[in-house]
Amino acid sequence: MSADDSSVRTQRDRRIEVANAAWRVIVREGLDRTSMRAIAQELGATTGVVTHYFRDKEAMILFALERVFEHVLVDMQAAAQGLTGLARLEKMICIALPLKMSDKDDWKVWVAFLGYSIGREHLVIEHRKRYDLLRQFISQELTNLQTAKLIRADIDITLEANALIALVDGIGTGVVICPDQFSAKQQRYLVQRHINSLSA
Amino acid sequence: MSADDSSVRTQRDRRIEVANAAWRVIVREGLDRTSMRAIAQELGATTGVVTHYFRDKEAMILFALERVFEHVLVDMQAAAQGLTGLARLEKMICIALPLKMSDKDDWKVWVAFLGYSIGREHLVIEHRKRYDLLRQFISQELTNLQTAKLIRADIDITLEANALIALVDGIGTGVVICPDQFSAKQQRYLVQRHINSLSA
DNA sequence: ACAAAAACATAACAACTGTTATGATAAAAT
DNA sequence: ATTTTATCATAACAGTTGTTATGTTTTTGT
Repeated sequence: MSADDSSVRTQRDRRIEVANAAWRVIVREGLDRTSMRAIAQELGATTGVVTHYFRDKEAMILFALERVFEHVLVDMQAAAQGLTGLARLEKMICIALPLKMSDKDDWKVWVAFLGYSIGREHLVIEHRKRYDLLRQFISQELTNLQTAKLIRADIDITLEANALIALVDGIGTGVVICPDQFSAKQQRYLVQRHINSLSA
Repeated sequence: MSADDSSVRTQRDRRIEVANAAWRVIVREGLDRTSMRAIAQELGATTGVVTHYFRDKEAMILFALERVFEHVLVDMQAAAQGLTGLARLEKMICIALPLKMSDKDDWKVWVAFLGYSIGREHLVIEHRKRYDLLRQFISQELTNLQTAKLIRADIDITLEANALIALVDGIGTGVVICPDQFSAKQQRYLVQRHINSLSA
C-alpha cells in the first residue's frame, strides 16, 4: 500500500463510481431492472468490476442507497450551520425536499427503494434504520427549540419528528409522481407553515 | 350467456379472484417477485388462468392496483355519508390511513407500486391519474367547505388538496416502514390538526 | 344432441437473472 | 527483479422470467 495521497484512486473511490453508475441506472430503468450487467455497461466496464467491489447485488444496492441518504444528512448539517431557532429547522427540512429538478432523481431512488423493500423484510429494516436516524436527528433539533422555549412545551417531540418526516416523504413522492403539482415555493410554504404551527 | 344471476361466477368475478391472489403475493413477496407462476400457485391453479384473463402481466398488475385504489375511494364516499363540515373531510381522510393492521397491506401494495413505477413512465402516468382523481375529489370537498365559509377564503384549494394527499402518503409509507411510530390515535391527531388549521 | 366458446392445463420458448470460477493484466510490495 | 495482490474481463452455470402455442376439459348456446 502506498501512503495516503489525494491524487490516487482508492478502493472506496472506485466503489463510489460503481454505486454512482448503479444510481444512474436505477433512476433511468428502475430498481428491479438494475442488473449487474446494466450497471457494468453504464460504467463502461463488465460485471467483473461490480462483483469485485461488492459481495453481491444487495450489498451494492445498499451502498448506493446509503450514499443518497448520507448525502442528504450532510447537506442538512451544512445548511444548519450558522442558523438558529425555527429558521434553522425550516432550512434543514427544506434541504430534504426536491426543490430543484436534480433533487428529483434522488427521490426517485428513494421511492424505488421503498417499493423494492416490500416483501424483503431485511431491506425494510435497513430503511427503518435510516428513518430512525432521521427522527433522532430532527428530535434533537426539536428538543433544542423546546428548551429555548421557541416551540410549545406540550409538544410530543417524537410525534412531531415523525410528522415532519411524513410531510417531507409525502411531498417527495408527490413530486416524483406529479412534478407539476408542487412548485419549490409551495413546498417551502407547506414546511414553513407546519413548523410555524409548532411555535410557542 | 345465461341470464343475469347473482349466484353465477361471472368473468369479472374470476378476474378479481386472480387479482386478489396477485395482491396477496405482492404483499408477501414484493412486486418484482410477483411472477405469473407465483400468482397461479397462490390461486391454486396454473399460469393458464392468469394469461387467459389478462392480456399480459402489466394489465393484471394495473387491475390489482385499480382495485386497491377503487376500494379506498368507495370507502371514503361511504364514510362521508351523513357527515358535513370539517368532520366530514376529516373522516374521509382518515379512511385512507392505515389505522388498522389490515390496512397496512393495502399500503404495502401502494408503496410497492410507487417504487415499481420508477423508470417505467407509463406506470408513473397511471399512478398520476389516481393522484389526479384523489386531488379532484378532495378539492371538491374543500370547495364546499370554502363556500360554507368553514375554511378560510384565502386558501389555495389545489395546494391544500395536495398537502393532504402528501400528509396521508407520508403517514402511509411511514407506517409501512416504521409500524411502531404511528399509532392510530397519532395518525388521527395529525390529520385532525392539519384540517383544523384550515378552519375559518 | 351438437356445436361453439370459454376455462383452464401443459409445455416449450428465448431472454434474462445473480453468482461463481477462471484467466489475464497491471500495480504494489518485498 | 520477483512475488504477491488488486483489478478487471470472459465465460459458463443453473434458475427464473413473461409470453405463446397447443392441447383438454367444461360450460354454454342453439
